[in-house]
Amino acid sequence: MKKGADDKAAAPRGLRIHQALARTLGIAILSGEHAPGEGFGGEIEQSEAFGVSRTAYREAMRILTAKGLLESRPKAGTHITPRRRWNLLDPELLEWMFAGKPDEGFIIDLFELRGVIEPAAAELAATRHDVDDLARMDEGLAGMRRHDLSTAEGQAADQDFHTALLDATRNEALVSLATSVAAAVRWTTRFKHQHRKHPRDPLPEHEAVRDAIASRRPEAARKAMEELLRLALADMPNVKMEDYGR
Amino acid sequence: MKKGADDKAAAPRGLRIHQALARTLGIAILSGEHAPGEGFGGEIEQSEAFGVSRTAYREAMRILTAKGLLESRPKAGTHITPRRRWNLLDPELLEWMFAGKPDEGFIIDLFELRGVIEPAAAELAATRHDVDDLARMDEGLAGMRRHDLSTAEGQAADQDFHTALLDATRNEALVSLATSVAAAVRWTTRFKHQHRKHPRDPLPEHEAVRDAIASRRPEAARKAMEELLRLALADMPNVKMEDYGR
DNA sequence: CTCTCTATTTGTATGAGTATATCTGGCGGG
DNA sequence: CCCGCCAGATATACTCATACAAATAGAGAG
Repeated sequence: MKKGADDKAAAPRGLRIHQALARTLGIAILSGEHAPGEGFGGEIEQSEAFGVSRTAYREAMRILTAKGLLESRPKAGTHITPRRRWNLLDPELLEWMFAGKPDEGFIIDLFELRGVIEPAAAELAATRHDVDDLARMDEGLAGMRRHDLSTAEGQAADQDFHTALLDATRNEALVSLATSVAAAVRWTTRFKHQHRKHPRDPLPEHEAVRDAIASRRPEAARKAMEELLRLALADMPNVKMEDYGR
Repeated sequence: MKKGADDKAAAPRGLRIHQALARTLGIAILSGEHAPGEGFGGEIEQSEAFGVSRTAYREAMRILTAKGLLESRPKAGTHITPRRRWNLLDPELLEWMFAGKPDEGFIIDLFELRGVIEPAAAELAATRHDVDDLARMDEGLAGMRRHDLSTAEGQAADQDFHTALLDATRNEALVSLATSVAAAVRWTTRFKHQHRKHPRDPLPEHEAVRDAIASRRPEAARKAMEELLRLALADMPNVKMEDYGR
């Protein structure tokens, strides 16, 4: 690790020191720069190496520990936990993951998980939604008609649609999970719309999902959502369908 | 500070102060004792109220913030975030949830989520497992034959089986999620085996899942797992099937 | 192999000082 | 007279340095 008190690994400006440090170290851990089980160095040593106080360093440790990346005991020191114990679905962790070098395999895993969650969500939404949910979904669709998915407004509208759909499931656990995953997946789609000009018009499949839900046909809603995800995946530049099937 | 007023922090003795305090406050927040958006009091005020140093109190704040329960800014103070931003699938959060007053509705949500995840996992495992995965699953089953589910060994064997199954999906995100949810759900089943004598022998449905996976029949594996979960749910004392269907 | 003892590391406490966002009030324009 | 904008005051979290306490892994005696 680089020495010198002035390195302060470049982090977003608005963040406090402990947040920025946690982010920096978190990205390093997620990128696999340290082997699991490997020691992390003493507090005094590390805090001095990063040019921060021991207090700030310790608060960063608390954050990373809370997310399952580290564990520390007196005399034993601080160690990186086995990958299995990491909270991979933590939104912040996902953000760090994509800020570093996104692991291709994990992105595929996320898509696959989304492929499990969202069709089931559509199915549930079809039976449980009320008029208000439907109105919110329509609002999102209207936004998608006005703005392209390459614009910020278009992406927000898309997100509104999916959020409304999830809320209609009346399942808090599902909502919590899906928002994390969807946000992460959407982060990857940024590249898609930045690099390619026009993948395809995503409206038809969205409307198919909406109609199936509106008419309260669970099985049709599931199928429509599966189709939507299949098409979205097909547009991804770097992910190949063969990989998806493994 | 004054040790006479060690009132609220009645937490497990093995934990450090910041952990215990985070747990105590986390349980309070999850129980809905404070309204979202409500202020949380200043550091000096609160730390003195709990009879701990500001250092320990602040580290507790970092933990709760990392899990999405709080946010704090200078001058504005520390506030409870809207429930939507909480990281409900965090294992520690789930543990706190059941340590407090478990919300019946959320338990149902978890069951429902499990009902979405595990059948899909079984389906994937059926196509991707190798001989080693199968050996581990059989090992778990053997343990379940030797020990009853009311014993610690029996529960461990059951967990081994499900863990092996999940690993066979080759999907890290799925593993991370399912272990949290399954652990939480299993936590609720403790009551079942403590209070009732003998619900039923869970082996047949487990073996059905194993056989479907072993013979690489994804759809059969999914069906078998759905049946397993249906039976497990039926054994629950406090959860009624009608609630599940809503 | 078990027990004890110690030395290392994290954990806790305290006080001083900094940074930043909110709030207040004044100023100028409408 | 009212409204919007800007600058300073102010409350609050944030950072730092230092000292001491607690716990435990590991060495060493028995």
